[in-house]
Amino acid sequence: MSVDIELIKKLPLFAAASQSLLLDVAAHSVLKTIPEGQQIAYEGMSSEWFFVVLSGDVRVYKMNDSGKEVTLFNIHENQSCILTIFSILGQKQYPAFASTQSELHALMIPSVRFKQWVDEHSVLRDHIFQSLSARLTDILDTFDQVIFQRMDSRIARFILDKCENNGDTVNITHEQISHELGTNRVVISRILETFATEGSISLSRACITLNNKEMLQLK
Amino acid sequence: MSVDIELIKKLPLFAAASQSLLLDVAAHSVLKTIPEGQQIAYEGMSSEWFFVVLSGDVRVYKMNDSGKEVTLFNIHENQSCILTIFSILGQKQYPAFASTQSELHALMIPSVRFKQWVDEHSVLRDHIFQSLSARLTDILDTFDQVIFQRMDSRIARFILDKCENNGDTVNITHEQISHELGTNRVVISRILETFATEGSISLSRACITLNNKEMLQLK
DNA sequence: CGCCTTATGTAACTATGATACAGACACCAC
DNA sequence: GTGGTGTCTGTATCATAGTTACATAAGGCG
Repeated sequence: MSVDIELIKKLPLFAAASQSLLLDVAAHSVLKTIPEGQQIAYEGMSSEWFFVVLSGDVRVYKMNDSGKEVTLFNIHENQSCILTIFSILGQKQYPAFASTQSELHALMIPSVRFKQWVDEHSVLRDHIFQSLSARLTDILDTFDQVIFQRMDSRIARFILDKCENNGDTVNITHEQISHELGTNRVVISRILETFATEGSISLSRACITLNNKEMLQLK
Repeated sequence: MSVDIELIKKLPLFAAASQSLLLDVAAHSVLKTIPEGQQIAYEGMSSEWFFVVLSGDVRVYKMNDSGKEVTLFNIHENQSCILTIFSILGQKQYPAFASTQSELHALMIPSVRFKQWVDEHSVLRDHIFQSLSARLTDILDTFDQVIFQRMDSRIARFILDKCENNGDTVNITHEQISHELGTNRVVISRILETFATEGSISLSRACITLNNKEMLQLK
């Protein structure tokens, strides 16, 4: 019934872990698969599990009553959630929302065990502080963007980021972008249209094609 | 030359510390006084010292090239800075700016020692996680405000917060408020004027007087 | 008092946000 | 194919917020 120890050993978080810790983790954690588009955490929730993403992506975001959203950060392979860690170690409610962006495979650890292991193993702590501060940097980056950047340059950067991985086309609706950036769908449509008019991108239904990278980079 | 151990024992951070840790802290930390209005940290700085505020206030804020600012959180008596901790334990550059809001007395600990003590003493770690998550909550609160709240209600809340402590008058310029909230001075003046017109506050040079608390609370 | 600095007021313009509704597109059933 | 349905996008209009520039006022100080 226990999780394969080889799998655990491959996770950066446990790369430097002792054999006894590995055995402990294997014995007390579980693997879980969650389909795409599922909400896995909400504001005010208490965190019963710590998790490490094995594959898939999670989007962590703030949302208000009227449904307006902003993405705080995303969690990818081998990463875990800074807010969950805080929630567990600081004994607070989870302060945001989280949803799967694709099918998620995760290693789940009961928060009580996790808290105990963090306390006992400095190797674990080190790694956690590293990743915590990386995620905090993400949050502060988002903050920076929201406060200081114009919407057109934020959209430009968003498109360019998406194209880094996927080539020159991004399949996404204007509404999804508005949720990522914390604004209104109409604002996205409006600005994308100006980009299209000047020729830096082409638009079709739920699809943006990058025509002129340099032009967008100047935004 | 060493710091008074009684002073250290009174700090919540070290309240549950062992005698040997207290002696260590006393031997390796220093007391420092910094005048009001001094910048004590900047973006990109490496954190050589961890500090605990003994008295005074520190404002931690983001700022861009053109001088626009937003306050992330304030540090008061007995508190320390989440970003400094991250910076030290995660070995990253300090990601914001910080200035004294009043004369500051602080207990300063070299970051190398601090890192070592955190590693060795779970009592210290516990306390740090508690305070870290409290400060992170502050940051996320600020985020929430910026994203979801209208400027008039943010200003109303700001004034009400300030009046909590100081009675019914706040001595602050519109420009200072704009830096706290991350907006433009003109926007503050504009909205304060509407508040004054409807009678909830009175305005004079660098001074706001609260006339009708209930009216502001509805914003 | 007059001078200087700082704080506030005013105006005009742009950017962004909100709401409502119309049109277009993809998909499915028939 | 046709027509229906839901989703995505375009357009218009108005409210709020941000930016810049300049005018006026208030307080400190010689």
